[in-house]
Amino acid sequence: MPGTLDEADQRLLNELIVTKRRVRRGDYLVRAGDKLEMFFLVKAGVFKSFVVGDAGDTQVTAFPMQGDLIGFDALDTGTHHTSIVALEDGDACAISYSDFERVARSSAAVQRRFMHLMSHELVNEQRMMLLLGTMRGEQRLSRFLIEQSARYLRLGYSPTEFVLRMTREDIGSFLGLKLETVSRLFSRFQQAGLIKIDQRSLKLLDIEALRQLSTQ
Amino acid sequence: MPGTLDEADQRLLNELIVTKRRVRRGDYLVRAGDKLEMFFLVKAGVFKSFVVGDAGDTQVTAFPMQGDLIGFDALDTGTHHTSIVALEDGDACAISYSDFERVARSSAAVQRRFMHLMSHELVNEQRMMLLLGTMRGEQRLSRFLIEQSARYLRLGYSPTEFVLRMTREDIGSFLGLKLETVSRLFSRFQQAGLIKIDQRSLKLLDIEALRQLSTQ
DNA sequence: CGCCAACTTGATGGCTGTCAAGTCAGGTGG
DNA sequence: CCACCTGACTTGACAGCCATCAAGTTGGCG
Repeated sequence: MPGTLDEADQRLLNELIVTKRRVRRGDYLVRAGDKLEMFFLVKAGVFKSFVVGDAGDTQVTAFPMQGDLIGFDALDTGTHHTSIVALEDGDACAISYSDFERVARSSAAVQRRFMHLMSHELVNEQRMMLLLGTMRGEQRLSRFLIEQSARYLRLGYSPTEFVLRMTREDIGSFLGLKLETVSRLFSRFQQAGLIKIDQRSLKLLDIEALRQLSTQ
Repeated sequence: MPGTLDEADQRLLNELIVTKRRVRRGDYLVRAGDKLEMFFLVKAGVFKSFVVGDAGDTQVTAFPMQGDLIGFDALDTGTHHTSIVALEDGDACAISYSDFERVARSSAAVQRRFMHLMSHELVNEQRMMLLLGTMRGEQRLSRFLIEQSARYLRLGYSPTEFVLRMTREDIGSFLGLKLETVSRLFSRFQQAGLIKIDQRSLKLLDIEALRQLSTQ
């Protein structure tokens, strides 16, 4: 969902990369309120980014994974608005913000690429707003599954069989549902023969049906 | 909500402005699917930008008004993903995309400013996701009113008395509610003495109470 | 082996959507 | 200038989806 880089982009950014950071499950890459010092490019593992409202309620905004570049929201004020935590052990490359600024000044390609990535994220968030504002639970969850499938496919993994790295509560927060609703929907999908789910191991049995559900 | 420019920014962009365009209520600045040729800077009037899903349902994503720069979502693919329509007569400055690219290449200030504006929009959309994902009708509408108030204040208008330019349905779509729910909430707010509303003429009688409602 | 977080499933209630009817305001045409 | 018409709005009745509360199960980790 966040800006995703292809290989050419990653080469482009090679000179920006300062440190590779190994993270363990539960480690925070960024906490809301932190000063912008680094962007991060996810190399391995699945993360969760979320915002916290005045009332203390949280909304998961994305599940960044391999190839995703994160931290754009901090460009605005120089302060991060989202927190980013690792859902499993992984790696992330830190890109120094000041390095980025310096390189962007001289490289039109870098600035262009960053703007495109940000624009892409804008579009994604608009799609999320559509989901949250107009769809019902069934559609939301089926869209989520299809999207996860597409992401794993793009990374060269099986699009029909993968392990969810987030809890039901995380999924619920992402989709604007409660964890019980997510659990019930999974059960219903399984009963309908659309998926096979055991804890977090997931098989998509009928993607076409899921796709239809998601666009109804 | 979209990237908002202060006066210094606007001077910065002066050389980019190609044409000033007068629009009438109902005119489209942009239709989803259009090629990116122009950004628009709103000079007068209130607009509505929205996305349309596969199922045909629409989600209002913003109500751009004076000082707002719109069209960022098109940088990604070169194609607009949102449609933008005027809710009342107004003016918008068109900024040619190719001009922008040329100027951005030479002016670090311009590119920086654009990135900041996009980042700001990202943060706004994340806040919207929080609203749509976690809040109930009462909170959503009170937040909407407070935000409208703040925007009019920033433009030098009364923050407590203004005219809504959008229909109940538009508000509902923006907030993920149905128009009847919006109407009922307005009535309830009025009965509680928080607002005075007659058609689209609105007075905020107790902003503090509204603020509390929105953060509960 | 035991504990705890994660998950599932059931019962119940409430918020909001849906359907419906009626009012109101503004614009158009006669 | 007025009547009409249409879109916007309000309000009511009802239903359904999802949240909430609760209890029990499972699996992983120390």
